Amino acid sequence: MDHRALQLEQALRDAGVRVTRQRAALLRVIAGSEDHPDAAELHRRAEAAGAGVSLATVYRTLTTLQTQGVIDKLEFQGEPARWEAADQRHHDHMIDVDTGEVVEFINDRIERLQAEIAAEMGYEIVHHRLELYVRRRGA
Amino acid sequence: MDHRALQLEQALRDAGVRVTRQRAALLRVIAGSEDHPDAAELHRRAEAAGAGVSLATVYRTLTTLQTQGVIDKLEFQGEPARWEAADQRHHDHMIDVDTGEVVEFINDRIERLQAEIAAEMGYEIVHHRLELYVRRRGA
DNA sequence: CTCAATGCAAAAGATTTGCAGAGAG
DNA sequence: CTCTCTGCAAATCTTTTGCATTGAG
Repeated sequence: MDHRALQLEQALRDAGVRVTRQRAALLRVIAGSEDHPDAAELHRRAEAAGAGVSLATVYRTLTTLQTQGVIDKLEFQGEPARWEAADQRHHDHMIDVDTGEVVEFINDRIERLQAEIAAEMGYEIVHHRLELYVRRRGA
Repeated sequence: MDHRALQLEQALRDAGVRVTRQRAALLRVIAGSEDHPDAAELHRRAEAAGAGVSLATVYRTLTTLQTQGVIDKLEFQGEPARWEAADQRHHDHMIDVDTGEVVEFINDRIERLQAEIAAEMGYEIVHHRLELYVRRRGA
């Protein structure tokens, strides 16, 4: 999905963020990833694509892209942080504890209930985190 | 709540886990904590109580107690892990992003919805994590 | 041209671990 | 007595950072 990567480059420039060779490469890697890779994995993929990026820059870039709202950070139990493109609809995650597979899901009722609970206690939600650690039924 | 600590000691012995001076001290500290301290804080409190425990042992003990089902581990965004006694009813957490305050809450409807969602996709829930990062309304 | 971004290597912070000695049951 | 637990210091792992250099706009 190089098209998406180009859109993002422009958005970054518009926001006054410099689009370096390294950032462009990472944008392409991220736009082309369907899964939820961590920094080391993104670094590997970028290198495999001949990017020439240091791991430190990967970390700095991820922070930058998150600030720009281009990617979201996922922190599952104790593993290194993973990342996903932020262009999709808001969703939560289900993690198969046996296989490590991550499944995304959307449920509006849960979203609404969360907002209600917070409101009842006098708060508004800034963001939230809902992770279901699951196992295939009968496994 | 030294009474609770004594109950726990017995449960540990019954499970074949040795109740050392250090573990007994940590059990007392944990039973007496209403908040959600991390390992370093628990170490400080134990030391303040004259326990004489190393930080390494605090970590090892926390792992042991978690395995025994005596305490639960909380991993909020990027902070060191925190711990709480597991003797209460299951609940989730709301974290005030401005003050760092942690509020516990219970909502059966959310629990049920989670189970339904997992079931619909052919999974059963092993455990889950729901955290609401919130801000006081109008702040 | 200028200032933000990069690479490198070192630092940081949380947690884990190898090993020899101590102590619970 | 035995075998688990502890302390210590060193190691690990992920992520961050200082500083000199590079390169985007």
